[in-house]
Amino acid sequence: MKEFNFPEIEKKWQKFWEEKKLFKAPVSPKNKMYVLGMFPYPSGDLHMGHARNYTITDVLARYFRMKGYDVLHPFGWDAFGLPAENAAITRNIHPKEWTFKNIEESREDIKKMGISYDWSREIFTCKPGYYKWTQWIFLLLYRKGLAYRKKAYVNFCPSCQTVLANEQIVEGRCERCDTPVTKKNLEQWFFRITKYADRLLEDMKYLEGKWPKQVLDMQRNWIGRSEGTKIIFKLKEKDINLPVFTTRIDTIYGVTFLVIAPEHELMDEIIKLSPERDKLIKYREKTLMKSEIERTREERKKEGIFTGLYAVHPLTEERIPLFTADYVLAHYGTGIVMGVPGHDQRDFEFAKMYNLPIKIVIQKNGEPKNVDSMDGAMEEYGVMVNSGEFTGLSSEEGIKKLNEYLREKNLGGYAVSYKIRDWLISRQRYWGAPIPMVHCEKCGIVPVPEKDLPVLLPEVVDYLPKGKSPLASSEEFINTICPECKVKAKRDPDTMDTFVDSSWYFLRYVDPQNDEEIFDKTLVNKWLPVDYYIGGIEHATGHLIYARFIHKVLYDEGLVNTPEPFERLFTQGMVLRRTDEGNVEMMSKRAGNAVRIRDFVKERGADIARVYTLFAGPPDQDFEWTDEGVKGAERFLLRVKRIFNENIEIFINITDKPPAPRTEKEKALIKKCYKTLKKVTEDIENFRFNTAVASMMEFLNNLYVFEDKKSGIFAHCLYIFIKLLSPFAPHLAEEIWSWRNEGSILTANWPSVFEEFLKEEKVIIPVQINGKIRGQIEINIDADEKEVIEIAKQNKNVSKYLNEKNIKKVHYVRGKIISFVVSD
RNA sequence: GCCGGAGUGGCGGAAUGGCAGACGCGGCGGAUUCAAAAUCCGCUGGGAGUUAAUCCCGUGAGGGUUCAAGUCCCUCCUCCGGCACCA
Repeated sequence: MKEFNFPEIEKKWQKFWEEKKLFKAPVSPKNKMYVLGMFPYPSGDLHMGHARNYTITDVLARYFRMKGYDVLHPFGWDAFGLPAENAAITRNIHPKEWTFKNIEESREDIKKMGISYDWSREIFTCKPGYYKWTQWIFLLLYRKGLAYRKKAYVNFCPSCQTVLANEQIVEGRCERCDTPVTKKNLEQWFFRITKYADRLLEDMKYLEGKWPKQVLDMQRNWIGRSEGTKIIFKLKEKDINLPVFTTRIDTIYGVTFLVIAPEHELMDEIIKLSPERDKLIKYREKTLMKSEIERTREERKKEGIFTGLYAVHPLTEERIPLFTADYVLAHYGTGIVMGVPGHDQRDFEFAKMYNLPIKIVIQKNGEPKNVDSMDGAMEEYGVMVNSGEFTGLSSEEGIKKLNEYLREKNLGGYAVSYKIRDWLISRQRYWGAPIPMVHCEKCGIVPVPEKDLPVLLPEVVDYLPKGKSPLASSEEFINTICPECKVKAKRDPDTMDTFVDSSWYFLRYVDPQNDEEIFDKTLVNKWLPVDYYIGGIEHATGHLIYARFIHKVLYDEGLVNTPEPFERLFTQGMVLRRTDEGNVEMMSKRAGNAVRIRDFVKERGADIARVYTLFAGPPDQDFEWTDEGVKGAERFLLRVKRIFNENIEIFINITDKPPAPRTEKEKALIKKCYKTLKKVTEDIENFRFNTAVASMMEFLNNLYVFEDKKSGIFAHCLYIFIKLLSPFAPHLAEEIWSWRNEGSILTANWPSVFEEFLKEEKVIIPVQINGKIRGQIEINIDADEKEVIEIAKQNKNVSKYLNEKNIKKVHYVRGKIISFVVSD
């Protein structure tokens, strides 16, 4: 008997692995496998919610290593970000210090889970050696015209005192602190992701079937490509173009008003021309004061103001009143919409409110709608009526013809609009990568030359948020010399959105120490794409779009040669747990329901946590952590321990060659063994860890009830079993394997399936009569239909239903089922 | 409103269109024990039937396709996620 407890052996083997550097990936792989979990923000205490993600990649990494792959399984820290600054403010500790303290603690926790990372490649986005290249990417985008500055109304969080990207707003509130977001008119840096919108959509063809459908759908929605028409109206009072985007150009003859967004860039001009100047200014101010939530809440009441100006209808030359209203979005389409109250519900509501005329120009089933009795717009496609020369065309034909017509007349034509907006990357915060730009009074905006990178973040700064960048008040930082004209100039005071940091880190892992270039191109192209990428679904429309975008920019630059960075994506579910109040919530420090890695590992062990996490349910679904569930996993591992302990001798003496089975029971056991091997293998590769564990449990149960414990077959089964278990419970497997004295189980081979043991000779199949199961028969697997029918007829219960009946049809599915259709 | 996903025992969950409920938890019975815990073995969807053979019912509801439906199709209900005045 070898006595040991889990926490003890876990420490021992973790030390062993680290000393022998068993997880180190080769610099240049022959047979590569890149397994990656999304790197975390180092927030301190790690719990089982975090552990789940790491365990999943670890099973894959360990499995593929045993399969003979060169596995890259790295880890790092998404270490820039707001929480560090907030901690700094509340606890008077430098963000850098706070961050690294957290990293130290978190790293210890992760090591305690026995995750097989190559720590020599650890990445910290907040270190100059890393952010130098984040800045380099910024310069690359600038050079390519993909980074630009513009003055715009941007989302602003009054609590975080910084601007936010679209993706960082959840239901009108700041993703971080839940404060309602307001607007500010500021000049900021943007990345031109909209230029890549079509490619981000188009290249999803490479991801189809390999990424969760849900993520692809979410990205498709987020990008929101919509085909339609641009049509130019002219202002009557002055030669100003009022471009409109519409998907329903077939309703063009039904336009009775135009509406422009209050914050539209043309509004300054319109206000100047308008007789209603004061009212307009006031309305615009009022709109901008409102938060996004207020603006959408007000039960979608369509309120607006007549500008006193008119536009000219490009086809009928009618006079069309121009309104401004906040239901029109400045950032979508052209920021101006044509009002067609007859055929658009929103326009209908607006028209009713301001008593504007309603025109019917589309008709269905030959019945013209009665305008006076309408209680809503008729939005369906139909036949165009009252539409000049286009009358009589179907909506589809009309759209086609009108697009051609408008193009010819230079009044617009076919156009595409997207929901996705350019990526606002400036942040008025301290703890981030400085934007490597210089503002010179003479030369304007000048990029920092590459040789001067990194633009270092100063250590001493008053980082209390004041609505402007903390860096602006750092004399040592902000004052510089213009790289062009060499006179005094100012640095850009903003730092980059942390999503920029995380949009390329997977490339840096390949060559993390490189100081000469962002990475060695040859090496990156050997390792990329990431074969398995695992993380939470919450990154579907943020990180995962940004990373795809930046990767494509690098692709266009010839730095990487795969169009997509992540071959296969898997989104794992959350770990929930009951709180003291009795609610089942996501595990978190704040909710007080976290099971901390360090506590659990100390008391029960990492292997138990790992097996439980994997067994509890499908890995893409949430699961509730319960003590009962833990017990199941613990019992399983204790049973493993015992069966090996009770059969040490036979286990350490068996070779990897399966002996020939002699008895029926041996035959059955060896079949079970290789069936389990096959199932576990397939399950790992398809993210079905729960059923993989279940099949191992089943196999173990078979081993327990198998009587002849001296049998060579039994011993061989133990040998296979422990290998199968090793990616799931690596410490226990390593301990048991060590009894055999043949080195680490990590270097042992994953067994191959001996198909000969899987062959069935006789099988038991059900017999169905008129759709109901009436008995079971044993047949030879090769038996033909005739034989099977004969055997079926001999079955007592079956014959009861077949005798004196007319067999109308027989369906025999080889080795599966036989089905009779009979009548009286 | 739009786009997804999911509804299966007391619970977590299994089932390439082919014997629904694998595996685990819980429960019941037995073994072990002075006793308990732990452990081991067996049973465990509901109903009828003798504790049998066997039969009936059963995967959110209702229809359909099929020899055969948890699985495919249609309609609907509920829950979850994402987007949301996107012109």
